[in-house]
Order: sequence, then structure tokens, then C-alpha cells
Amino acid sequence: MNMSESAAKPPTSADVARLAGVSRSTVSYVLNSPPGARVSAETRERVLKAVRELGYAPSAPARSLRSGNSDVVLFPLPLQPMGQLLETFIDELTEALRRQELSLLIHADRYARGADAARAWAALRPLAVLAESARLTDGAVQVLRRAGVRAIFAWGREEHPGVPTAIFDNRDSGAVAIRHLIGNGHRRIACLVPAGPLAALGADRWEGAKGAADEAGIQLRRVDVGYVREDILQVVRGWQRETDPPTAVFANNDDFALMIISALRECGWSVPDDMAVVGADDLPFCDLVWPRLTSVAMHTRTMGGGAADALTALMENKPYKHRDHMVVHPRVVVRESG
Amino acid sequence: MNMSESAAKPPTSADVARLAGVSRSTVSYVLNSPPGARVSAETRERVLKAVRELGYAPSAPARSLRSGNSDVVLFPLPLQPMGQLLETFIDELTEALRRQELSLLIHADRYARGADAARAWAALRPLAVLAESARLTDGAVQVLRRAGVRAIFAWGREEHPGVPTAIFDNRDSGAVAIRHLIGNGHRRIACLVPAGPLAALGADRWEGAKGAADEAGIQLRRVDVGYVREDILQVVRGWQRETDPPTAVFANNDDFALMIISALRECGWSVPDDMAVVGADDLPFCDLVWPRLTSVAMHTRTMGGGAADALTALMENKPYKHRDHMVVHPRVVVRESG
DNA sequence: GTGAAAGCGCTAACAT
DNA sequence: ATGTTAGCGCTTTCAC
Repeated sequence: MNMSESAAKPPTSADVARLAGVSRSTVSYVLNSPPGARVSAETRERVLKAVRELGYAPSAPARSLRSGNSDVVLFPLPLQPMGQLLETFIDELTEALRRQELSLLIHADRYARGADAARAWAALRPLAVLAESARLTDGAVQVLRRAGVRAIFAWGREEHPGVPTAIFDNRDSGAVAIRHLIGNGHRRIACLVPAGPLAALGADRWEGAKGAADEAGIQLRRVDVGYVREDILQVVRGWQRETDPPTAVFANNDDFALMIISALRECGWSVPDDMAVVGADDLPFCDLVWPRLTSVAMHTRTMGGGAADALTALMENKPYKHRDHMVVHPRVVVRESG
Repeated sequence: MNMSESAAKPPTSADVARLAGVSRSTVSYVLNSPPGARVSAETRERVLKAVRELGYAPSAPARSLRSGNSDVVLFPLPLQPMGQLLETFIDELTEALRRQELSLLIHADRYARGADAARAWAALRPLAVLAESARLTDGAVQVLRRAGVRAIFAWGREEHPGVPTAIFDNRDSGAVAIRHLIGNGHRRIACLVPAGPLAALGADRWEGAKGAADEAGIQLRRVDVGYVREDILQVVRGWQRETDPPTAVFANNDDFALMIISALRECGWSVPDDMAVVGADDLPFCDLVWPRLTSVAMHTRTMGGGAADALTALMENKPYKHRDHMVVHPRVVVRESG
């Protein structure tokens, strides 16, 4: 086997046809077996043998060009880092699409926005696009529709008019965390707000937390923390000097929850007795540490599955309801830390 | 603006030409400005206006079909979960490729293997493929080469003959961790081996750890743990009953390091005095907890950048050296925990 | 059951 | 400086 050089020209269906001694249409029939195609078992076998022999892979661009559509669902890589969630979500989505014989392609470009981004996506002529609502400007949607994209789904904080959206509001995560703490009798509550790559996400959660606190007439203390150990320590030391320090803290995410718990213990405070701590994201480790971490979970499963379901409906030419927004609600998974 | 329906037919360059009152080749010249193309400023403007007006996005399939190559580098989603690393690596790679005007597409399919997988990748007629060496069987490489893929890069544990490989051996991670602990005077060492999704990764690290221990004539104790809190607790309780319990543990990854530290403290042991703990992956939180987590880091940066560099060489038709394997070495980032 | 031929949207010679 | 034209590889009528 010679693996040292790339073929100048990939084998085409014509090459396969020639080798098998049939016409190109027969090759196509064998490979795609469309409704009315009838090929003798013997011919089919000859064709498949030739395919194997040549290492033939039909050109997706050519098929897509000819047939006018593809089996590709495009998922532009989210602008914001999603951490663990990204992999989970991709897996769920791939699995759901696989059942429909669709394939998921992730477009890795965190720079392009709006219509420019849409043009790049549209160029691939995907069957469907599943993008953050923040990136789906009206112009972007227009470009996609014009390019013949059959289905557009949005996900994110904002409901997109005219595009089915999985609403996924991190403000809600903040709100339910605070309501949970208030429900447990806490009146002096702090909320960590991270700097760095998670700043935008953290800001949303803070906003929701603040809203919930205001609603209950409780003052929520905002504590900005960098991704630096000293920051965390300063915060706890500061609390130690107060006469009425917070009794609970919403850490904004599970990593910060871990960090603040670690810092609290370092300073001799116990969780949850001296300080209740609630994280967010419900990462796997929440169940595995002492104390177990109370955390706000989002049902991401709904998103992947929901998008796939909507696609099914669309493929079956069912009416496509633009009102079909679905709201992904966060819930507090109560464990020991708060 | 009517956003309610997908266009039956996307606008083509012919539509643009008609609207601008020019020929299709002129449209092509304006959009691609190839070396010898000369278009008057006025014509160019008319064409661009028509493009905007129609929301025209050139069809990538058609271009690729015609020109015989694309600007797509394909990165099949790794078979094994990579956690945080995945996002980091994708970002580094995208950034490196962007400078070459190449775009990264991630093929999300964790099922197909060998030649089957390669056929799916080859169908897209990418410029390059960057895949785990475990998936690049000889058959797979052959299919890709035949399909005219210009560059194939492997990454992973095994060096692939005939394909430049970023060697990234998790056995080395285990080995350096153990050597570090031995160097610190530890003689009774345990190694956690996780079950669940990280089992394969964990097995590699265990293997390397075992090898390093054998080399030093030290017995390494293998401790299999599920993703269950009780398992961790059992382990520590067991150690407490021993007369000569381990003095150090390689936790296999940072999450498990966190967990075991948490369990140790719960049982009244202090880290690193009663027990040294070393993690792996060097996740951001290693620097942010008490005690700071000693962890094994891989220079993933090398991988993304290295692949991009190799691509550059290739694009510039520099000789393509198959000996150009690069080994990504792990190193121990020493902090407080061990 | 199989083959011939048209055409999807685009680019790049070649003409003008 | 712009237009004409010939395919790229494939699917799909329509004949046979």
C-alpha cells in the first residue's frame, strides 16, 4: 500500500463505473438505492467491490450541488466558553441527529458575527443551523433563509422572533439560587461575580440574582472576584472582620463554589453551618465532595433533543410553528452545602 | 423583510450578474480577485451592491467542486471525552488556522471508525484532517489520501507511521507524577484509577504510573474508584485502618484530586502533611484552592500551533517530512498539595 | 435492469 | 476590462 502521496485526483463514480464495467448511473443506484432503483445482486456486488478497491468516497460537495440539499446540521461554536457543557451538549445533539441520519458539523469561528457569520455558515449550504440567538441578527437570519437553509434554531437568552428558540436564561439560574437561599431563611447573602472568560455568563447570573433579591426586599451583596486565589481569601478575611457577615453565598458557578468553600475552611469556617454555598452548572463533582455541593442545573438535554425533534417535524413537512419557543428552566439540586 | 420562509432556491452568481448587469465571470472576479483579474471600481461596486441586495453567499460545495480544493481543515471530535481540554484546543487551533485563512470544521461523530470514519471525512473533501492516531488506521489513511486530502495529521498516544503525529501519551503523565512523588521521598504510593467515561484515559495514566514505580522498585497500589462518593470514602477509611497507609496518592486527574482531598480532610487527614496528592490536567482551579493542587500539565498549545505550522509548510510546498513527529511532554506543576 | 445525457453553481482559460 | 464557454462529480429523468 502506498500511503506516501496524496492522489492528484480522487477517484470518481466514473472510475468506479469503469472498473465495474457499468454506467455511472448504476453506481449511483447501488450507492443510494433510491425508491425506484433496481439493480441485480451480481451487478451490485461488482460495483461495491470496485468501490472498496478504489477507496472511493462520493464527493459531498458534488452531491450537495446536484441534489440541492445536504444532511448537515451546522452548529456554530458558541461565542462564550461553555466548559463542560459544550461536550455534553454536542454529544446529546449528535446522538439525536444520528437517529435521523443527519450529521452534525461544528463551525469553529468565534470571530464572525451577524450577517458575516451567517454568510460563512450559509456557504456550506447546511440543512439546518442551530445558533446562539445573540448571533442570529435579522440580517443573519435573512442570509440563511435566502441560502435555502431549511431550518434555523436559536438558543440562548433572548427569544428570537421568527425563529424557534430554546430559551436558556442564566439570569434565571441566579434567581432560583437566591430564592432557594432566601427560602432557607438567609437574609444576608453575597453573590460572587467572576472576572475573566466567564464574566459575561457571570454577569447574567448576577443580574438574575439581584432581581430575585430585590423582589424579596433583601440586599444582595455583589462580590467581584478575579481568577486569583488572593481575591477569594481577601473576601473571606473581610467577612471575618464583620459583625454581621453574610450567612450564604451564591458562588455563580461550581468552580467558584469549590474555591470559596476551600477558602472558608482555610479560615476556619464550616459549610454550611457558618456559611451556606450554592454553585451553578451542577458539574459531576458536586456529588463527590464534602460537603456535597448544592448547585443550579439546566436541563441541557431538552435543548439537543428539542432541536432534533423540531427537525424531525420539519423533515416530515409538518407545519413549522414559530411560536414553538421552549424555555429551559433551571432548578436547584439541593445537596449539603446550602 | 420577509423572514418567514426559506427561499426555494438560493440566489446564484448568475442572479447577482443579472442584477448588476455584468457576466458571471465578472462576479467571480470581484468576489475572489484572483491574480490577473482587473475589474473597474465602478463595476466592482455594482456587483457588491447586488450581492448585498440579494443576500448572496457563494456555494462552498460548488466552489469546492470546481476548484478541486477547499479551505477546510477537518477535526473529527475525539472518541474520548476531553473535558475542558477540548474547548481550549479548539480555540488554539482555530486561532492558528485563521491566520492562514483556513477554517476549522469539527465533525461530530463518535461512532464511525477506521475506513468508515475516513470515508465520511473524505466525503467533505477537506484540505486537511487532524485526527486521533487511534482512529487513523492504515485503511483510513489510504481513503483520505485517495480522496485528495492534502495533509493528514495525527495526534495521540501512538506514533503513526507515514503521518506526522503529535505524540501525546497519557502514560507519560502518570509516569512523571509518580517520579515526582518518589523524588519527594514517598515510598508508599497509591494511584486512583477512575471508572466511567474517563476509564480509558485513566488506564493509560495508571499504566505509566505503574511503569515508573516498577522502574524505581517501588510498589504502586492500584485503587479503582467509581464516580461515587462512597467509593472515595471507603478508600480513605481503609487507609485509616492500616498501619502503613500510603503517604502519597496520584489522583489520575484534577477532579479526583479534589475529591480525594475533600475526603481526606473529612476524615481528619491533612494534605500534604498526612498525604500528598497530585492531580493531572492542570485545570484552572488548581491554583485557586487550599492547598494549591500539584498537577501534571500537557502543553496542548504545541499541538494546535504545531499542526498549523505543519500546514503552512505544506501550503508553501515545502518538503513534507514524515519524520516530523513531535512529542508533547507532560510536566509536573508543583504547588502545595504534593 | 442499465445507459445516455442534462444540469446543479461555480471558476478559469480563452476570446473579444 | 468584460463576456463566452467548458467542465468539476454527481443524481435523475428518460430511453432502451
